[in-house]
Amino acid sequence: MNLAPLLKIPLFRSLDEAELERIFAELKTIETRFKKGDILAMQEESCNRLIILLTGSVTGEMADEAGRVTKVEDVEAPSPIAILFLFGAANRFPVQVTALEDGTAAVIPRVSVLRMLSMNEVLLKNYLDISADFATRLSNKLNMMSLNTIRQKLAVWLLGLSKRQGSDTVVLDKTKSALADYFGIARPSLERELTAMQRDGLIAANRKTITLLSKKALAEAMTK
Amino acid sequence: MNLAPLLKIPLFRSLDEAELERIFAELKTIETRFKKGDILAMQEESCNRLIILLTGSVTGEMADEAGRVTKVEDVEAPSPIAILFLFGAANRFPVQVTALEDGTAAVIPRVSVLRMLSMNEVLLKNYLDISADFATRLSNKLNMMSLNTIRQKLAVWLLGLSKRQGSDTVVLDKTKSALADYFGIARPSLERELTAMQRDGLIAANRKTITLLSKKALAEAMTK
DNA sequence: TTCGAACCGTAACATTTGTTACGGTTTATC
DNA sequence: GATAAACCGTAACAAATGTTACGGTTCGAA
Repeated sequence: MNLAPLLKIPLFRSLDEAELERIFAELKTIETRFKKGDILAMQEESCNRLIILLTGSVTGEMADEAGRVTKVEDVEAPSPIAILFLFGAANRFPVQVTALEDGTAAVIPRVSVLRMLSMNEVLLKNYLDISADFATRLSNKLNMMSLNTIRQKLAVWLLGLSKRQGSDTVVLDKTKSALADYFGIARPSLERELTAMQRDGLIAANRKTITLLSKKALAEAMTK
Repeated sequence: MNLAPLLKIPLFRSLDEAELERIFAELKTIETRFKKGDILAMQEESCNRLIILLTGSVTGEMADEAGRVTKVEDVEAPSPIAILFLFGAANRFPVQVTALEDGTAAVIPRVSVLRMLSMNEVLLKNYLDISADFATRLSNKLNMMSLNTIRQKLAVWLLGLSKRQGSDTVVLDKTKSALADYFGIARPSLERELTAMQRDGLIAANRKTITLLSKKALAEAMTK
């Protein structure tokens, strides 16, 4: 198996190829080849193996009980799939994984992953970091979603962005459509609230550029 | 240090006391004693150590930029604190941790935790399981929150509950107030929708007992 | 058993948000 | 530079949800 592409993914960061070869030599790893349209994992199927996409790309689709499917995410090689659902009591694939094009993947049984992580502390740290980052993003998004009003979401978002960008004038890093999606609201609703916040003197907005006029007022808007 | 209480928490499940002693002997662990009102960790402080509550209890409070605080969660001994924010790039305490009563805690630096996890595969598995379960709960809740209408949330919730309880007649496991909170909606709104769903023949409800009259219709209601 | 607190069901009304539609602007591509 | 596609700003209207209020019910503690 060609391990070179693996070095590019965060899970194997800081490992050299020799080390990686040593690890893989000890593991029961299967390399599989798949064709466009193949199903790599069924939704709700027990997630008892780590699938690492080596070449090609896949899509994750979630099917509801009525049979309708919604696309959740596309993943391109090289990248592991569903790394966070490998462990835990309810370890099932949250989505159905379907190949978008021909490709190859390495499949590692769960026990082998455990073994692999015990063998190398750097690898273990990478795995834990990835899990933690994922949990942090999830947690942040959840906090955002549990805010009641659009103004609250915008206030939190803007203050955070201002802190990250180190300036009172922030530049949105996504389109407003994408931002509305992230917030789980309709685009015109977001626009309307931005307009209202300008009217109320909280911000000045010009397309993707927004100036925070009163952080104090924004902090208040965040909570009530 | 008395390690016996540690055996009760999931992180150390399936370990015997001798093994636990062997592990702790090798680690740089500090046992601290704290008094009611002491702050064990500041919000946003770098989360570079694992705090395991041995005796006593603490509360996690989140302060916003306006200075207001909201209680997030109470934790009682014996239990680890913020186990999921120990790793990752943005590893900061999400809350301020304050002691509710006098108690003791074991503090383990991050590198020692890493070492500890490398030393024992059972412990590693426990840690990964806990992380994964947390991520799964977070992910489920997020999916729930991103549903648009109250009817959708109820449909998903009821079908899930029905599957878990293995019956078409389910018994709510929380009060309706708590359920409304979980959904992030107002209690009367939940009641109103339950009434509407009865009117539409989807369910029959009597206090905490709800009968699913048409799973097919519920599955449809879930998506549109 | 009684009392109070928490919970439940419901209704009228206020507010927020979504929907749809339209025209202008930017951006990418040829 | 022309063209299409995506993005942006706004408005009128519809729909969903929140708010407040009130009375009945259940449950646990005194």
